[in-house]
Amino acid sequence: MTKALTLQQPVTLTAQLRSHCSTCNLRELCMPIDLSPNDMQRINALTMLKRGYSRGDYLYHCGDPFHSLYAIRSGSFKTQVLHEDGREQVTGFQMTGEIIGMDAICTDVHTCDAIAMESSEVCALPFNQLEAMSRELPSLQRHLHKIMSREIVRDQGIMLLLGSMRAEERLAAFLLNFSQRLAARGFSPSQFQLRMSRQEIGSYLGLKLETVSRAFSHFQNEGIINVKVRSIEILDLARLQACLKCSN
Amino acid sequence: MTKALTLQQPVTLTAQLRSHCSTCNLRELCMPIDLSPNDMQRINALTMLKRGYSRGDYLYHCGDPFHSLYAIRSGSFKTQVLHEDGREQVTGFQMTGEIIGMDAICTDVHTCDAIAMESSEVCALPFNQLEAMSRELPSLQRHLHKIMSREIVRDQGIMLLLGSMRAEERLAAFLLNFSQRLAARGFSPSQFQLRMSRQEIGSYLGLKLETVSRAFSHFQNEGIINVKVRSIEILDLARLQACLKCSN
DNA sequence: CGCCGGATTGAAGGTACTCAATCCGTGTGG
DNA sequence: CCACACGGATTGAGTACCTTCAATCCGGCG
Repeated sequence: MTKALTLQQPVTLTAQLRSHCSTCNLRELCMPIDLSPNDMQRINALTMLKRGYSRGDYLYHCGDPFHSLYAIRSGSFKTQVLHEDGREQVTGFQMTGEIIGMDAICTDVHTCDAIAMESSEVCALPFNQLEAMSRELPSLQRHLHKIMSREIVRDQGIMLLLGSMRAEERLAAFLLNFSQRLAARGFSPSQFQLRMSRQEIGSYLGLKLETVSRAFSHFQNEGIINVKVRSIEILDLARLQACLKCSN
Repeated sequence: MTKALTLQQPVTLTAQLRSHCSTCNLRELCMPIDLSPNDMQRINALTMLKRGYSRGDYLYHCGDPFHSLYAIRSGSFKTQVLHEDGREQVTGFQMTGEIIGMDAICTDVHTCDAIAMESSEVCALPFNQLEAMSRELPSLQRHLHKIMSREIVRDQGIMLLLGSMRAEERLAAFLLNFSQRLAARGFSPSQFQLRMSRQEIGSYLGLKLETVSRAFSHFQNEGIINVKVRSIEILDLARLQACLKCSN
């Protein structure tokens, strides 16, 4: 029963890419649905491609009015919430094919910042139209609900991580999750480049950047991974997974 | 801009109770929607009242198949996720009028446990029927989306809490949130009974029970609150709020 | 070359945890 | 009715882990 470790979310929903989705890489939205090419065309028709985000650019700010969800077509983003005194909490790193902006449905205002981690493109999905279409297409409706639910489950996994794991467990969970998501996209699960700084990882994991760095170094000394700044190689997957299973 | 402090979620959605909702106290689901009495009747018709949950009873277990969302009609519940090694993380305390079970939409299997904190009743809302009806009633559809989005925002607030606050800030946030939700239901925001143990509060806040107890004692010594085990009186709201604003 | 930002590493300190003793309210049984 | 046991809460002392502060390293770029 590995379900408890929800940080390593199942990747079934993003397992393959539908070739229908030509205009926009709507992995997460379209892929596991059984839609006719015609319906698929209609969904594509309502998306608006937006290019030219580079590292540090905001997709939306906390407080911006809500119009659209965004499907990440290429690149990656982080989302963060800010505390009054300036403390920030990174709430997620989103990569190609994932959908962000669902926090805003509740109040019609975005409740977090979304910031590009690298050169990125997104497809805007006007939410009113998405709702209208999902009234006609039950499988789209169900799928939209699943995406939102998955976000809830993902957040619960992070709560478990932040609430009850020690530093090295948190980093192990982070690396394993990252690795799995890359694998689901056809990239190497054992060798990859991190797009985020130690500070950003720390903010996500509820740790200071020095602690993150030390945990990386420790894993390297143990021969579990190979770290050269932001390029990571997983040498011993089993032992990395073992970091999670037991309290140490 | 108090939005950053999402733990104190806006209570607009649960601000008043619709008297239409007779069969079941569907505060959260029905209340802010503009539905005809006839439509309201239809929603009521698909709910199934379930009585007789007492403290410790499971509403659902992690792994149970998903059929329904549950609207809490009376009483309160906690939701928790379990780690393989037995560690648990309480992910939320839900009170009357709130809706739980949305974690399960994603995989058609519940991903957490829901356990009664006291004698409680719920209304089961078969999800298939809820979806079907929301295809016909756009305002119900929109509202369902808002409820799910609100859950996401709430979880982000908890992530901020777990990732970047110290013990006393966490407890202050917890008390203020609890107080607000009681106020929204017409109860005293300054004097109330906690339904959960120190251990459960600790699990929710990512702290050990002794730390929770010490934080309570400290607030009491400071004259901010009055604590007698599980009965709480907030004496100085401003200073309790101030615990959150500054890092101390 | 030298600067810059990010990353690493070390040492000292603090916060929350662990372990343990005690308290207190409730319920049970003599 | 009191004695006792029980579970939850409080409090204390010592410890572990993470943070803080600071120095150094490293790679990229002007």
